[in-house]
Amino acid sequence: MTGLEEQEFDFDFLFEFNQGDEGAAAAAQEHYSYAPASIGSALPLPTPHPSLPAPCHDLQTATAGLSAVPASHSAGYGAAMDGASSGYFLSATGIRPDGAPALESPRIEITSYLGLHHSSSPFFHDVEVEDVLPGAKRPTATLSLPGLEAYRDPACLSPASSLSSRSCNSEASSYESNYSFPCTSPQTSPWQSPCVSPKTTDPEDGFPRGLGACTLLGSPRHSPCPSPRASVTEESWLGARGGSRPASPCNKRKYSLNGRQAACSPHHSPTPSRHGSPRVSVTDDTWLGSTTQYTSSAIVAAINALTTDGSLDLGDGVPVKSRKTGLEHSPSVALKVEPAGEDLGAAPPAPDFAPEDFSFQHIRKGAFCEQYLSVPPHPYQWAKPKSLAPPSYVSPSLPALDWQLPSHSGPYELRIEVQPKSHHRAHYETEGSRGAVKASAGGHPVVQLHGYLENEPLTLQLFIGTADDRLLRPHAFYQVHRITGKTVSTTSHEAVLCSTKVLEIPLLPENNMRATIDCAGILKLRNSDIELRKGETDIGRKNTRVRLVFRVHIPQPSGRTLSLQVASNPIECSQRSAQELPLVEKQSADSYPVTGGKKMVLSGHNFLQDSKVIFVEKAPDGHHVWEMEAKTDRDLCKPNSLVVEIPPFRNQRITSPVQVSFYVCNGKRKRSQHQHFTYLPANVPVIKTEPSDDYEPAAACGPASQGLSPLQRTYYGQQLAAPSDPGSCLLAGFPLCPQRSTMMPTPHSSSPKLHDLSSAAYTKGIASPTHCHLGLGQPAGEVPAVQDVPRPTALHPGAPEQPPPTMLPPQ
DNA sequence: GCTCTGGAATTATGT
DNA sequence: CCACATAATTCCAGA
Repeated sequence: MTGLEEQEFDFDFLFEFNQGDEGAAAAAQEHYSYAPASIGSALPLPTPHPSLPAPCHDLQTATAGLSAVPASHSAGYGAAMDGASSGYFLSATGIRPDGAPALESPRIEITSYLGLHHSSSPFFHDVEVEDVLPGAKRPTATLSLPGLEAYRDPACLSPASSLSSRSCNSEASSYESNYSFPCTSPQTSPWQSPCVSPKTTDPEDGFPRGLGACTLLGSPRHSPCPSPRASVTEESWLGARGGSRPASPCNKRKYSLNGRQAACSPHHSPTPSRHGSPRVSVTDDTWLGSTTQYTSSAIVAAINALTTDGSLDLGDGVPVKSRKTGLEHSPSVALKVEPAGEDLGAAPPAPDFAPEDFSFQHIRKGAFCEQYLSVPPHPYQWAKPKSLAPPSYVSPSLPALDWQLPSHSGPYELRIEVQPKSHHRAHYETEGSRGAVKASAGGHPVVQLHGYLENEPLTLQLFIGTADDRLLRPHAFYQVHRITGKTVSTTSHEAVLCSTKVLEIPLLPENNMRATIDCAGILKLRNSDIELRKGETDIGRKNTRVRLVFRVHIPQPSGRTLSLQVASNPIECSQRSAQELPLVEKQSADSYPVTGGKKMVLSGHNFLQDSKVIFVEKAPDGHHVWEMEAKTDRDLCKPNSLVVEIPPFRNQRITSPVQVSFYVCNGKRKRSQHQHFTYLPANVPVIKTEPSDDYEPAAACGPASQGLSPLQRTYYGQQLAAPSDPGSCLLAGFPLCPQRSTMMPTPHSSSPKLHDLSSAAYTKGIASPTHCHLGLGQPAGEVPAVQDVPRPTALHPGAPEQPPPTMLPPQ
C-alpha cells in the first residue's frame, strides 16, 4: 500500500533478484556453455537492439529507431535484470545507444540465423525481406524483419500472435530452459529494449492513467499486423493466402522437418537449446525437468522481462510464412485491416478512438505514441502497413505482461464480477469473428476496480493469458480480438505490447470503475506460425485453454503506478473440446483427509453417466505414482455436474498434505484438464488449514511431496501471508478454489492464488531466499504491484518459470 | 450484405 | 512408410 511498503517490496525484490540472477546466471552457464559470457554481458545489454525495434519493417528504420530511442525501458529492465543492475541499467540506459556488446551477441546470432535461413531456403521469404533491407544492417535488421512480419501482420499468419506474447516477456517466462538463451536473451533484451526505450523513461507521464501504453514499438512488429486479423478482416487474409491452408500446413510441416531445424541451427547456434522440439517443453514432464532449470530460465525471464518486447520473436521467431504473408499480404493488409480501425495497427491512433475515445485515450495515443514511437517512415512497402500500426505505447515502467501481479493492494481490488463462459470457440484468422466472449449466465464478463475513489478514469487492459499450471503469461497461440458493432456497448482500443494484443477499455468513475467486457473476442493463431517463432517453446497442440487477464495501472501520489491484475477462469477455446471433452469448472472440495469417502460435486460441462473420475498422484518427474478411479454417482450425474466420492489416498499416514490431481474421463482420450486436489493427514482439520498445511509440508517435504510444485508452495505461502486472502480460501463450497470463486481470477489453481496475494504477501514470497534458490521463479512470479515509474522494471521476476511439475496440464 | 455460429470436411500431426 | 486416431484449420451454410 503505502509508499513505504511498496518500496520495501521493490527493494526486496531487487535484492533477490540479484541473487537470483547470479544464481541463475551460474546455472545458465552451466547449462549453456555459450551463455556465460554472452549472458552476462548480454543481459546488460539491454541495449537495444536495433533490430528489435525495428519494428517491423525496416531494418533501417528499426535501427534508427533504436539508436534513437535508446531504450529507456531497456534501461529499466536492465536494471532489473542484473542485479546490480539498477545502477547498471541506468548507465546503460543513458549510454545505451547501442551498447555495443549487447548488440554484438544478438547480431551474431541473427546473422547466422539469416544466413541459415537463406541457405536453408525454407524461408524464402525471409530472404526477400532481407533483400529489401539494406545489406549492411542485415544482421540485425534481419532479425527484426522476421519478427515483424511474423508479427503477422499482414496477413499473415499469425501476425500478432506470432510474436505474440511471449516474445517479450514470456520468453523468459517461457521457462524453459531450453531456450536458447543465448539467442534469446541477447536478442531479447536488446530488442526489446529498443522498443521500449524510446521513451521509456517516463512513459508514464504520458499515460495518464495508467494505461499502458504500449508499445508498440515493439510493436513495430505488431503494428504491422497487429491486428491483422484482429481486425481482421480476414478477407484479406484469405485473399492473400491464396491457399491459405496450404500455407500454413505446408509451412509448418516443412518447418518441422526442415525449417525448424534449419532455423534452429541458426539460431541455435547460440543456443543449443531450443531444440527442435519446442513442443516438448510444454508437457508436464518437460516441465518437471525444466524445473531444475529454473535458474536459467529465470534469467531468461528476467531478461525478457526487461525487455519489453519480445525481440526474439521477431527475429527468429517469425516463421517463414509470416514473412511471406507479410510480403504478400501486407499491402492488402494494411489497407484492410486497419481500416477497421481499431486494430491496431493500421491506423493511426485517431481512428480508433474517435468519438468514443475518451480524452485520456487521445492523450495517450497521440502523445505517447508519437513520443515514443517515433517511427521513421518506412521505405519499404511492407513497411507501411506496419507503420500504420497503432499507437501503442509501451511504457517501460509498466510491468511486463508475464509478470504476476496481485489483484488487490491496499484499498484497491480489481475483481471479475462476472466470469466468462468456460467455452468460447476462438476464430481463426481465416474465419470471421465468432463474437465476444460471453458470460455463462448470458451477458458478458464484468470487471470492476474497487477502492478507487479518484475522478480520473483509468484504463483496463485485457489480454489473453495462459491457463495452464504455470505462471500466468500471455498466450502465444491466442490473441484478444476487438469486437465492434451495434451489439458492443463498451468502448475499447486495441494495442500491442510485445507482440501481445491488448484491449484497452476505459474504466470510468461514473460507472463505478466497472466495465462490461462485450468487446473481446478470441483469435486463434495457427500453431505452425507460432511454434516457429524463435523463442517460442510452447506448443500449440492441445494448448487450447486461455484466461482473460485484466490489468489496471493506478497512478499513485508518489508518482509510482500501482498495477493490479486478475485472470478469469479458464476458457476452453477449441471447437472440439466444447463439444466433447469434459470440463471441470468447479469442485466442491479442494482438499480432504486421506481417508476419503466424502462426496465432492464437480461442476462443469460434458459430464456423462459413463464419465470416470481418476485421481492421480504424480512424481516430480511426471510419472504417475498412483491412480485411482473414484466412485461416481451415476444417478446424480448431469451434463453440468458430477458427484464423485473422494477415494482414500494410497498412504494413510502422510504427515503433510499431498497434492494430487484428478480428471474426468469420458473415454479414450476425452479427458478433462487435471484438477488439483490435496490430501491432508488423517487428523488434520479439513477446511481452513489447507493452505497453511500445504505450505509447510511442501517446504518440508520438498520434491517428494511432489504434488506441490514450487509454485504451489509459493502460493500457499503467499496466501498465508496475506491476511486478506485467507478468508477467501475457504469459500464455501470450494476450498481450494476459493480464489477462483471468490476473487475470481484464477482459474487454475495456481494462478489464482498468485493474484490474490497482497503486496505484502507478495513480497514475502519473493523475499524468501528459498525461493530464489529454488529457482523459483515463482516467487518472482508475482511482482509488486507498485512500480516506480522510473523503474520499470525491475524485477521482473521474471522468472516465472517455474513449472510445477504437478501442475502441468495433463493433457 | 454482413456477422455470428454451428457443423463438418480437410489437413496435419502423433502413434 | 502406412494406417489409424485425434487435433487443428478451413469451409459452408443457416439464422
